[in-house]
Amino acid sequence: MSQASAPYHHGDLRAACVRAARELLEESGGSGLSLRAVARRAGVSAAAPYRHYADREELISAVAGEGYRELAGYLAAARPSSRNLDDLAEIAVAYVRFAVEHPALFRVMFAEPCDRDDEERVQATATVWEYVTGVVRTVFPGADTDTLPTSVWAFVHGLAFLHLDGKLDADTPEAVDDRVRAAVHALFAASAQASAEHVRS
Amino acid sequence: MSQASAPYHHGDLRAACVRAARELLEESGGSGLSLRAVARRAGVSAAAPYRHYADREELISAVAGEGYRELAGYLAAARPSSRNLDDLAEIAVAYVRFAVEHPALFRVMFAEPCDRDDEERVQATATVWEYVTGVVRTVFPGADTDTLPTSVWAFVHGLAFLHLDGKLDADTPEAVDDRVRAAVHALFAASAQASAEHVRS
DNA sequence: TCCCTGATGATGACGGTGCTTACATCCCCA
DNA sequence: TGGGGATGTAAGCACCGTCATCATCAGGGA
Repeated sequence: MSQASAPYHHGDLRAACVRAARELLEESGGSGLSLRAVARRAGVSAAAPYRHYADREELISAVAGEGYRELAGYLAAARPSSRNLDDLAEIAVAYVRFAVEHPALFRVMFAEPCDRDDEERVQATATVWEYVTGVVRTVFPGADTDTLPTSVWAFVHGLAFLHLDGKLDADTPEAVDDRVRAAVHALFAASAQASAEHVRS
Repeated sequence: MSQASAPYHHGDLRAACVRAARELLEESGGSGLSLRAVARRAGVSAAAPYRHYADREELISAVAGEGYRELAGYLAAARPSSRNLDDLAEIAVAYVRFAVEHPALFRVMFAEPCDRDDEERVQATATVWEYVTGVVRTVFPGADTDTLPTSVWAFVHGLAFLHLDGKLDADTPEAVDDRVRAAVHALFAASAQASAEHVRS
């Protein structure tokens, strides 16, 4: 019944718009994302989306929100429970992979200052944040619970963006994965050494 | 003589375009950056820039290239010679500060996959990369020279982007600086502990 | 069974922006 | 004084976001 064969009223244009926007992002990149294009893609007139979204920005926020939720699920699926550095590395791999597999979506998610008034987006961001915090807490028990998650998130986020921008040459997806794992381990190995130096001096 | 009072031929429209673009970025954000707007800002007809840039993208690449060079200089100025973790932290502060002070420019620099064919951009990126590598080499002598710079750059880059996107609440510039320093030290302190755990298990 | 109502979508239009090109014009420099 | 590069003018073309208005359809009450 809820199967939309879209005879007349289309069934669920609200969701269809988000889906269409996602498809456009995958195909045409961020530049192709306009309200009109979304409407065309959904097989609907240019004005129809206004029944469901106040303006273009609201639609894009919805897309970004879905992106955040999907990212959170993607991470959780990668490592349901994390205990050590290898788990952390694998979560980083998942994060970067998500970015590389959905480059335009990822850019939309982080394209502009987060609108604090947009309830959906704020909450979706919080979901990611809490997941990261949880992982850090279990991997680094007893560490600074406040700032360390920031550091880890920043690290992984930076890896994602550098790969996205082609600043690191990794041709195949596997190469990307390997580079991410290597980066994680290199960072934590070197930092151990640095701490030692620091203590020694 | 080279002082452009711009009577007729404008003197140096090529440079003026980049300057105008920079100003627009500071004022209107990335959305206001169009060839026409640049031309208007430079006090010139919409078609004039085409004498100096093949198309819009080429102009934007020039802006991004200048951004990279400026960033490299900014970093080098922050810590002419770096030896320890505190130096690294201060360089990170400079990087993030650059991003926060020129948000739109920073976004333009990293907005799209780096065009490998654009000589200027490739070389400018390389400048930043080599600077980071040099710092890492002196701060972490004997560490993996290949992948560790990647890790460090990613970490700092991620910090910059998260601050840019307002994902970390830091109201004043000083608060941002402090958070960055704290993030650097938290990361390297915790990681030392993690290594210990790793060895112990 | 039938019609009314409200939600949903279609149409068409307005005002604006942008990129790019073809052609005319200007002014510096040799 | 003339040539040639640098700029102006005008125009074509394609989008876009948004709105006011009209058409259509589903479902409920009579």
